[in-house]
Amino acid sequence: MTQSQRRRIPDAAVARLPVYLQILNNLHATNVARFSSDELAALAGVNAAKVRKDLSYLGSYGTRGVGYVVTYLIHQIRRELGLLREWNVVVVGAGNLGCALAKFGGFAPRGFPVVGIVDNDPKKIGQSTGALKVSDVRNLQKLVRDLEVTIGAITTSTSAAQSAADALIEAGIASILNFAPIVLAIPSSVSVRNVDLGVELQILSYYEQMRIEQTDSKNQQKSNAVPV
Amino acid sequence: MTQSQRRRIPDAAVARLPVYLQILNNLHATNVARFSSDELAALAGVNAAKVRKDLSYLGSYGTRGVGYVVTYLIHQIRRELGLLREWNVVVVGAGNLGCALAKFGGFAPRGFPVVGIVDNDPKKIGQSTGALKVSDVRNLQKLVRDLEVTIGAITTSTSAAQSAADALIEAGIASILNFAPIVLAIPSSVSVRNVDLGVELQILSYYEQMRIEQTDSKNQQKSNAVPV
DNA sequence: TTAACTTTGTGAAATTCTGCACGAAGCCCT
DNA sequence: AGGGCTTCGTGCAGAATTTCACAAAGTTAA
Repeated sequence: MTQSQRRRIPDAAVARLPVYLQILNNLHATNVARFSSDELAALAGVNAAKVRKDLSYLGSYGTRGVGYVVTYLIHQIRRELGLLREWNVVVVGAGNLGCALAKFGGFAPRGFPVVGIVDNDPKKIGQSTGALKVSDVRNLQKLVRDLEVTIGAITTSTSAAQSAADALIEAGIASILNFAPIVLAIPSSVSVRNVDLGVELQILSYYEQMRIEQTDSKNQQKSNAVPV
Repeated sequence: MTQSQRRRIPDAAVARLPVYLQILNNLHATNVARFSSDELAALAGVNAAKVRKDLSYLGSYGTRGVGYVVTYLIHQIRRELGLLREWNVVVVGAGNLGCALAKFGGFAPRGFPVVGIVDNDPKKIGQSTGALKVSDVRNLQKLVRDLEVTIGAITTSTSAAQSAADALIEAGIASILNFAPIVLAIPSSVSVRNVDLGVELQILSYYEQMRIEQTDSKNQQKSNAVPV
């Protein structure tokens, strides 16, 4: 078995590659031809050794004493992330967010065209959102097959999210972007990324409170150094 | 120094607490009074020992042989995350997303009321979005002070995001929720959470491609077991 | 060509995170 | 009261991740 065991990139590194790619695209747009791990590290806000190790998972594409070529690295990251082709997206849930995603043209140019949107509400089915018409969720399987959809975005209400996920999986989808504030029950063969602003805000809240408590205790120390 | 070194919760655990809280709120809403680490683990899709360890950072609030009391644990998580008070949010950037956040009433009930929205475009300043009026970004500092804002959400264009961050930090904000696809340059004393759908899609793309390659190589093996 | 300098690629140490395994502690039933 | 059962809390080992540190490999200049 020569290479059935494909080069595995650690999860943590996979999550950083899109960030590097973003930065490299910016460098390219500003006519920067080469970069060093130090420079990329500064722009990405991480350690330089981490950058080098992350990039080394792609192969040895740097030149010692010189650095990396922007365009070449962009291509390598895109290849590794599977961005040399398009991945069609279907949106499940034609509410505010779902329609916004369908209308928003920002994903198609980045390789993720939204090719369909479905809902289970008869009042919404048939309505137009941008260039798309809302389909019946019962047509999901056919839609996924006909349009070669690989990614499903769940923008339903929380209560409908699990059945939306079930329908997507039933239709053969194995990559889900979930916007509902719920932990989906799914087989381990399916990938899920959760986007939950509530969670993000609560994490910020923790560290904010942390800072406040530390400031308070310092002030306390100043104004009242002697224990009561 | 008795406890100036506040009980530190590992970052990984902090990121899970909001998820547990969400689930416990659901349990509470369905009149479940108690839960075991096994049950919560199943609902959260994690290991039971991890749940127990995470909860143990809050203190010893379980009862052996019984489990945890839902309402009590909800309170403890909320306390630890700093959710016993409200954290006011200001939105920087009155575009589609910014206005949607300002109008969306879903954050106030969860403790994060959006109390202001600013922009630098004279055409947008003064317009109403929901209950709020768009202010001039130059009033940010005053707005932050007067309305006791602690969290800033950046919903500007990518090119304006860094100066938005600078303005927020200048105004005294130390917690930022960034929606622009860019790595902000900020001092280490400031917390940032990035919400970038492009990044999420690209991560999904990687694992999707991975699956496809594995399937392909299996098929290849079947149909062509002998190497050429 | 050689010496000085730069920057990659990567072992290895350090740190963080996860998961097992089990003692401790409480409940229930007889 | 005591035995059996359940479930927490946590020490510890292993996995994953991050960081250090330096040899290797290239450039530049004299």
